[in-house]
Amino acid sequence: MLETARAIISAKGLRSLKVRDVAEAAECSIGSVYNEFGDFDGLILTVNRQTVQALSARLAAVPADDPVRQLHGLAETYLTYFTEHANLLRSLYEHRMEEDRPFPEDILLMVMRAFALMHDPLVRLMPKADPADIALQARMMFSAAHGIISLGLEERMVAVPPEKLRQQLARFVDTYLAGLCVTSGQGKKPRGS
Amino acid sequence: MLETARAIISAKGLRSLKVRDVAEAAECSIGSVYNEFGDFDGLILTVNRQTVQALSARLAAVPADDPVRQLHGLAETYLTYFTEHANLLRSLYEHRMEEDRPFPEDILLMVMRAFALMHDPLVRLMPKADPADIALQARMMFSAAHGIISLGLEERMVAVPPEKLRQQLARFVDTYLAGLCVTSGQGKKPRGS
DNA sequence: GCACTAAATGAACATTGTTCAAAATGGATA
DNA sequence: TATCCATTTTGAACAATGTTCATTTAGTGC
Repeated sequence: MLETARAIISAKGLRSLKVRDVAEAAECSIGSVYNEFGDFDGLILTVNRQTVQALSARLAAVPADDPVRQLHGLAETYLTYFTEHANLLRSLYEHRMEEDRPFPEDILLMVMRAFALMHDPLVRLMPKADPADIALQARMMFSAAHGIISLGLEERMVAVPPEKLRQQLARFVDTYLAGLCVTSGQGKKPRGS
Repeated sequence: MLETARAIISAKGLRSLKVRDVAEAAECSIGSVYNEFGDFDGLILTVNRQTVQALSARLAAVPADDPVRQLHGLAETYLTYFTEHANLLRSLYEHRMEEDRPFPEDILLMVMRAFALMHDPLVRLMPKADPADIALQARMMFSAAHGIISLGLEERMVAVPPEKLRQQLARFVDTYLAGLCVTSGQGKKPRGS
């Protein structure tokens, strides 16, 4: 049932998700969907929860050996996941709840934890920086990468080919890290791609 | 009529836009809305067209004196517009047409032209770089800034206060430009905020 | 087998985008 | 003015879709 919903969103986008389709594919009644998820938002949120979870797992699996390599790995992993599951991630970022009900706390936490994955490597790169400041930097870098990827893959706006996007993203990380080193006055070696 | 639609989207989000509300507010029949815009997508796209146009006008008005200052101005102008008209911009970026009809060419062109506004200052900063490459850089910087702003203002994810976001964005531009100078080997003076 | 609870069902409802035949409007002509 | 035609406007009816809830079915304990 959940699987069906995820499959539909993934294949044809959130807007193509219909309660009746899910019920039919799961061979149960419409009412059962409501018993299980409360309402339509509940179904979507459950799928979105899975999405963050899967993404988080992949990001957390990026090796934490060298901080620069790790940051590159995080960016590339995010790109890969986005390429493979663009509609699922768009559902996560773009779905707005009916009548401003509050965004589920647990999903928020998972997203924050995803941001925080960049915290450690950034601290290692800039040991002298204020940790609270690093947290902001992490969120900002995440957001910047997200923007590059999500707009880059936007078919409506002539999507950048995945291979090209991968290069661009790596270059962005390099450039930004180089800038960080300069502006924070901490001489670190750049890394050849 | 158009004004009404824009007002509704701006105030309560794209999802709250209803044909009947527009018709009622404009004191005309439902059918008239269809005569004017073809269908619901047509109405939304017309509002979105206005949005890009207004944004483009503001961006184009940023003085082009110093390239670094111009890039800062562009970023800050975008942030200001986003803060004032978050729902309008979200409508522009997030609205997906019914049954993958093609995205209107003219809107695409306007967005591309907005990307291209960063072309000139970037060329001035890196005269030796390949122009085609600069175009990619421009799109990428735009996308990065967009990500920072759109995720930063996302209320669902505990929005960053506008003033803080403004600082962060300025810092991002500084950092990234510093990185560009280093990696492209073109020594340019940084700029105190 | 009975009584009771829990779960599943899907017909009916409410909302909303869409259509289109009919009505209203406007202008040209006799 | 009256008549005809073209254009525009109208809103009732339709279709798609989220939601509800009385009814039915299934399950469980005694």
